[in-house]
Amino acid sequence: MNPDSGTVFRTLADPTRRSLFEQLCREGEQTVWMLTRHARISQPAVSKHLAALKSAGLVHDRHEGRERHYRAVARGLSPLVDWLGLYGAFWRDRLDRLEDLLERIDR
Amino acid sequence: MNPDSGTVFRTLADPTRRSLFEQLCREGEQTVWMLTRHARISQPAVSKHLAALKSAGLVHDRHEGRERHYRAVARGLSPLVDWLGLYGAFWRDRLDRLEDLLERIDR
DNA sequence: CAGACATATAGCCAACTGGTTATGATTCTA
DNA sequence: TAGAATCATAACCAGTTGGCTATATGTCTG
Repeated sequence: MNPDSGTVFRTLADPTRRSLFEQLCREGEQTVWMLTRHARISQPAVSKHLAALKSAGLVHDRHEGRERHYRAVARGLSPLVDWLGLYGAFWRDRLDRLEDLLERIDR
Repeated sequence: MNPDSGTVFRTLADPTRRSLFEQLCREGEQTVWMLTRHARISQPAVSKHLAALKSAGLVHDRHEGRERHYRAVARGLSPLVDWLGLYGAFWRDRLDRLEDLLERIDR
């Protein structure tokens, strides 16, 4: 259920998809039609990208009559933050050991 | 010179490349030969991925005789952190600390 | 109900990507 | 110096991807 960092990386790697996500972040909830107007691609292409973003947990959608409203899910980015934090932790360890060493040398 | 977030996303989207980067983070400096041993792909494939990581600013290389040593560049992740900072308020604190950490590591 | 509207799906295709083997360029060593 | 070792580059190929058009599905309106 919770997408892994790989999925999020792969999904955001495409500039068009990233652009759609960014617009949803800036402008809030938008219909497919509104998103299509700003993107320079066809409506089916927008729909496909939105489906990808959705399955990566980066957007949610809501039905309203014949329209479908999409909005960004900021928490969908957490796998990325976790991934960064994971490798931050490795570096943290190395850094801490280094600082330890320097401290002992100075004494 | 400073790669944009798009380049970093695209580069880390590939699982093999991400795996190489992760290993460099964990194990520190490594030769191509050492990296090839752990990866399940040919040496030329490893070299190609390393070239991609390098042009994305995620690794540096160093010559030593006929060997070439690669190491992760933590600061190469900054474009990612910057981009995340624009779209997530939740983890602002964590990102700030991470940014700090990245800066101090590569120094 | 007929037709316009909003969106998703299907099917197709060109371009990109990530892998391979073969080989070239250096550098070490016997 | 001959050959082995390390790595990068070249040439090629198969699978993926992102775009398109055509069409299906569902909803509103006259």
